[in-house]
Amino acid sequence: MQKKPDSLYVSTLARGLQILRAFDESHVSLSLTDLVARTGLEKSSVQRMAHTLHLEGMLERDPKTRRFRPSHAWLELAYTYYWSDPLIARALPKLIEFSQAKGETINLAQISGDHIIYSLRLPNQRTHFAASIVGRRLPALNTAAGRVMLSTRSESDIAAACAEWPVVQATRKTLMNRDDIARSILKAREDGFCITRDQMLLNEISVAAPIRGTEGQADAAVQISLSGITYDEQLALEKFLPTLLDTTAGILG
Amino acid sequence: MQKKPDSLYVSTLARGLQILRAFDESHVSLSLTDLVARTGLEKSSVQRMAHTLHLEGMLERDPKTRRFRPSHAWLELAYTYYWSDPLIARALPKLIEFSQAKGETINLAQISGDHIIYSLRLPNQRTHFAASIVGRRLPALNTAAGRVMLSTRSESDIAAACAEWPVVQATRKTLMNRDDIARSILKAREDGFCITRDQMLLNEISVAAPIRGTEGQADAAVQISLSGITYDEQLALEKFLPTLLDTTAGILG
DNA sequence: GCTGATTGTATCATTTATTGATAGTTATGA
DNA sequence: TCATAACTATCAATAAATGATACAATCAGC
Repeated sequence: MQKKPDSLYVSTLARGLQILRAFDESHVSLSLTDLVARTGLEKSSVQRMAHTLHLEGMLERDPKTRRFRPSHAWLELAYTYYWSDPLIARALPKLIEFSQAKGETINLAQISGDHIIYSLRLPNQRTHFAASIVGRRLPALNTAAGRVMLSTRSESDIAAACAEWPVVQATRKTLMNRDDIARSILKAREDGFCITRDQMLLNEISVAAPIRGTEGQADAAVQISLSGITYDEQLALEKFLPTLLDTTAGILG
Repeated sequence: MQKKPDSLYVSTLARGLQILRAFDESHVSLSLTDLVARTGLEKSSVQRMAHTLHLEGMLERDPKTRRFRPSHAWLELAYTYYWSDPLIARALPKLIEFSQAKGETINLAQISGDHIIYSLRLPNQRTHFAASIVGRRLPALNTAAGRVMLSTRSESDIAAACAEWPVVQATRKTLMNRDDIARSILKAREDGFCITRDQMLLNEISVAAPIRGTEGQADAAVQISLSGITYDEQLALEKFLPTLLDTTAGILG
């Protein structure tokens, strides 16, 4: 828009994408004026972009309220993503196996810049909604999965990430001190797994193990969520770590 | 592109979306020339659109092969979709319950034009990949879920759909005769469920029940997939139909 | 059920940003 | 190694997007 002195950059397309990105988990349905407010674009421009996205099937429109909302096409894109990422097909059967054997929530997480993104999720009854659906992004440093992936990188990479990557306070017990986070990562480096508690959700224990690529580095991890009321850390590891490590070992990074 | 005499239609944005849609389950990675071939756009135009989509994080690019592929953003869109559709949150806990109780593959399907789209899937070990991932679209008439949704509509709607909606031959046993399909739908209308066999996959039994809205019409259905080797139709109904109907009854359309 | 305010829709002259052709560069494969 | 294909960069022409504005439809409050 402003600072793109790039002769190949098509700002019209970028504006259209801005409309799509104006929707998020707390803005699931937007009126024209909402879109104007959230994107900062001209009213006319928003009108045209939303209209076009609607015609092209990317936005649904409530004929009564005239509000726009995501269409099924957003799920179709996910479908295509799944086919495009070879790790998904390799990991899915192993995760299903784990899920059915243990009855606990299990996820595949991948690194995505300085965040992790959950790309496969097999929830159980106790899993809350946000933790049941794919595509969720969380700051890597705040999650067991992100830390265990980082732990497979060089110490300088780890230090850089700990210094620069974002952290968010999700619970009153979320680790915010970057030295503490660094220690957690270095411990994961020793252990080959990472366990956290109360980080994104109170009374939630999270255990993650890396899916290592050929260089030993991990861009993905398998993570399980357990009730911190039912289990303490030690028991969680006893009951689930061996299977978790089997699972990750059985997936080629 | 060609026939859009619409002063609000932004063709540049539509061209960008064409690039995204050039990817599908059998075209997961596309070079510039592939994109030109699949979209029919000018090379320069494709170059600019792909470049912009890459900068905006919608396309990943292999620096070695220079091929484009879907990015994690495609999953994030699905995440937002899930929040935007209130049915998802209502259905998910019930599906999880079913899945963990029965250990069989269970899906939430929604009508999407003349297709169904799977919006939630809880696979089991025997589920093959394409049937494990959300966002898959199938012709409504070929699926138990599609038929049972149609069965809640008026007889004229059913007749019209049977006459016009697409059907595809997925297996050698796929019902292609539209009268047979109509009979299947009318039976589902009587029964309140629909059962099929060998339609999308050989030796697969599919049982679906509608999630009815306030008018009695269904835009969604819950469907289970069962091995046709382990079960015959009668046994499948005996073992799973009551729970399936409980599940759909517990979800407000 | 009215009325004023807000939101959404339609139109149009201006000009910017996209276009498509092409030349240049890098990669690929025989 | 050379020939060919794929990708990248540049630029003048102009088509297409822009943003201002006028008009119409809803909605909220009375």
